Amino acid sequence: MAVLTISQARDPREPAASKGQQKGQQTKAAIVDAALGLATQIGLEGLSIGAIAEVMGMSKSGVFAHFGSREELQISVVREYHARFEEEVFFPAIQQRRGLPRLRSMFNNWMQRTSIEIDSGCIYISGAVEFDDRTGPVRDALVGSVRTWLAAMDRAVVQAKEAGDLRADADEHQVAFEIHALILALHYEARFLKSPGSVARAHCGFDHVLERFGYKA
Amino acid sequence: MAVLTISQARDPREPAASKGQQKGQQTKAAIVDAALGLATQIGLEGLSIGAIAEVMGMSKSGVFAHFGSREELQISVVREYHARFEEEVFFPAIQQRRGLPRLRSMFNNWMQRTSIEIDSGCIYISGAVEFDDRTGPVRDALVGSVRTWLAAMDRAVVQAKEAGDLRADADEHQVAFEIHALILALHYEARFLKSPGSVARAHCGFDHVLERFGYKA
DNA sequence: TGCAAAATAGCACGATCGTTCTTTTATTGA
DNA sequence: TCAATAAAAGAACGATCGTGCTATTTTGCA
Repeated sequence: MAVLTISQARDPREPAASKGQQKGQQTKAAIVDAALGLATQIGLEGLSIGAIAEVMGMSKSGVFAHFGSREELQISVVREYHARFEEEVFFPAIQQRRGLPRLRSMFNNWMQRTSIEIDSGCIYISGAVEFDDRTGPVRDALVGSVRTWLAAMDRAVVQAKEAGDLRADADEHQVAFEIHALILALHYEARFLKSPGSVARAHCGFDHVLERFGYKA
Repeated sequence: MAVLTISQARDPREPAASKGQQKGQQTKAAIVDAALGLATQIGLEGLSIGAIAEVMGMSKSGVFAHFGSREELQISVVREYHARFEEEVFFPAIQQRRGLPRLRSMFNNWMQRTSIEIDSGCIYISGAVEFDDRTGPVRDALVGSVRTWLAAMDRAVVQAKEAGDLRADADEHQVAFEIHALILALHYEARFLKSPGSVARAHCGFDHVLERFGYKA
C-alpha cells in the first residue's frame, strides 16, 4: 500500500492551473491568504467581508465576487489551512523512517506549529469551539480536515507498533488521544493563560506517553 | 492552614442578601441563568441582548438595564459559571480525604461535568478561544476563574505527594498539565468530532498519569 | 390606599453585517 | 488595436447589533 498523504481531492470548480494564472486567481489566493491571517486571530466566525476588504485595499463587493458567499470563503480558508498544515507538519514527517522516528517528527512538527501559533492561533482548535454544535458545509470541511490529520496520526502509531517501537498491545487511538491532548493543553495554557513553560511540559508529556506505551529502554 | 475554596470575594456592588430579594434581583438572576444557557451553546461572544430578551420574554432595554453594558452581562455569566463549577466539581471533592481520593474526585467530577457539557459546552474552554488574544474585563474574569481552579488542582496534587500517594519528586504543574490536557481532549473529540469512547479514553489517560507519577501498587 | 422608587417597555440612533444589482475599469486573445 | 470578457467598484437593501433616552408599568413601603 502506498503511503497516503492527507491531501484531499482537488476542487473540480477550480480551473486547471495549466493555462497560467489568470489575474482573478492570483487575487483570490491573496484574499484567502489575508483571510487566513485574520481567521487565526479572530476565528473563522469572526471573519467579515468588510474587514478582509479593508486589509486587501479592495471593495467589499470585489472580495465577495470571488466566493459568492461568506461560507464559501470560510471553506476556502479551511482548505488553505489544511494545505499549510500538511506542508509544515505532515510532509516533513513522512521523510522519516516509519515507526518512532516518524511519529516523533509528527509530534515535534505539530508542537512547533502550535508554539508559533501561540501568537496567531490554530483554526483547528478555535474552529472546533465555534462549530461544535453547528451544522453546515464549513463545519463539514473543518471536521474533514481534522479527522484526516488525526487518522494520519493513528496510522503512524500503528506503524510504530509494527516496527516494534511501541508495545504490540498499545491501543493506537489511546496513544493518539493522549498526544492530541498535550497539543490542546499547550495551546490553551500558552495562548490563553500565558503560562510559561508550557512547551516544555508538552514535550515532557510526550516522553511520558512513549514511556507508557513503549518498551523499556 | 485552612482549606481554601476557590471562591472569590463578593462583588461589593451587589446589595447584601439580608433584606430579602427585591424583584429586580430575582429577574437579574433569571437573566444570568438564561444567558449562561445560551453562552454554553454559542459562546460568550455570541451572546446578544436581543436573543436573551427573546428567551426571557422581555424587551431588550429591560434586560440591558440590569447590567448597563454587554460586558458586564458577560462578566456576570462568567461569575455564575464559576459558582456552578465550584458547586459541582470542587465542593464535593474537598469532602474527600486529602491526597489521592480528593485528587481522583476532582478529576472525576470535572470529567462528569465535561461529559454533560458535551451537549452544552464549557465556557472555560470556548472562552479561552474567544478571548485568547483580546484584553479587557471579560477576559480578566475568565482568566481569573480558570487560574483559580487550576491552582486548586495544583494544591490537590501537592497534597497527594504529602500524603505519599504520589512520588515526592513529581512536578505538580506537570501532573496538573497532563490532567488538564485529558479534559481538553475529551471536550474536543466528544463535542466537536463526536468520537465515541472519548470518556473511556480520558479515564484511561488519568490512570496512566497516576501510573507515571505514583508509586507502583 | 397612595406615592415614591424601581423595573420594564418602547423607540430611535449609528454601525456593521452579508448580499444583490448595476456600472465602471482592467485584462485577455485575435 | 479592438472587441469580448473578466474583475472590481459603488450604492443600496434589510437585518441585527449595543446603547441612550423617555414613557409606562409594577413594586414596596408608610
